[in-house]
Amino acid sequence: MAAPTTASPREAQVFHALSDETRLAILARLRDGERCVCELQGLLDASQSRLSFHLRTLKDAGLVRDRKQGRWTYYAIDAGAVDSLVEAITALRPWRDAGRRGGGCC
Amino acid sequence: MAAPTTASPREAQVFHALSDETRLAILARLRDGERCVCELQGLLDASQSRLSFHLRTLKDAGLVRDRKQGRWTYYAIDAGAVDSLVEAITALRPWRDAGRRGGGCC
DNA sequence: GTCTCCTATCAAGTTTAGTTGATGAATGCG
DNA sequence: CGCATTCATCAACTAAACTTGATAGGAGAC
Repeated sequence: MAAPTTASPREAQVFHALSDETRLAILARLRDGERCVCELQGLLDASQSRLSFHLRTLKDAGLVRDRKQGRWTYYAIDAGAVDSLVEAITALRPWRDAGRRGGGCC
Repeated sequence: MAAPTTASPREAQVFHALSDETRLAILARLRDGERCVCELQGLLDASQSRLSFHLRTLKDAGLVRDRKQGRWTYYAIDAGAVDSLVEAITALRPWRDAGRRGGGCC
């Protein structure tokens, strides 16, 4: 059978969501609690439209949740998503005995 | 003091390197030991040029190392890079008491 | 009702990333 | 030496991502 050669598009999507500085900055801000878009707009130096775009990217990747209250939308990090991300990465760590395998090259 | 509002371009680069299915597949193959390009070419279904491009991306991000021997180049995962990546992600996990902060919104 | 505030979405443009096929450099073999 | 193998790099193309400015919708204030 095939080894755990996991290369799910889903996983790639999550990493993609993390591959942008603006989004990393957003997550850093959300780390100590949920924020509405207008708050983030003040904290980071980003236009409303741009912020909305990045928040959606994060949300589509499952990294943040949103909660609408009145005219505001509060965003927060999904801790569970972060945890499963840690798992996904640990799965990348090479095996202890992973040196050169048997048989020569090509 | 400023909270750990880390949003380094370097971090984004590493995540970007992980944001592609082909590269995730490469890493999965490298998990049980180093491989030369021609081996990977057989394992994955990718042209030499394409593979070379992705390997360089991974290498630039520091996720893999290469070792030249004879006419072959062997690539291997850098376990240290994976470890510091896990750290970076754990740093994203929200604080335990991170709910709604004081003061209202905007 | 009208008005304002907050946010999402859209269309247009720019930038960045990935693919392909070709070329070139380095290695080793006969 | 000439030749084949392995890999990196380049130029040209396609596709995806990001930014901007404008528009629209929903919620509350008046």
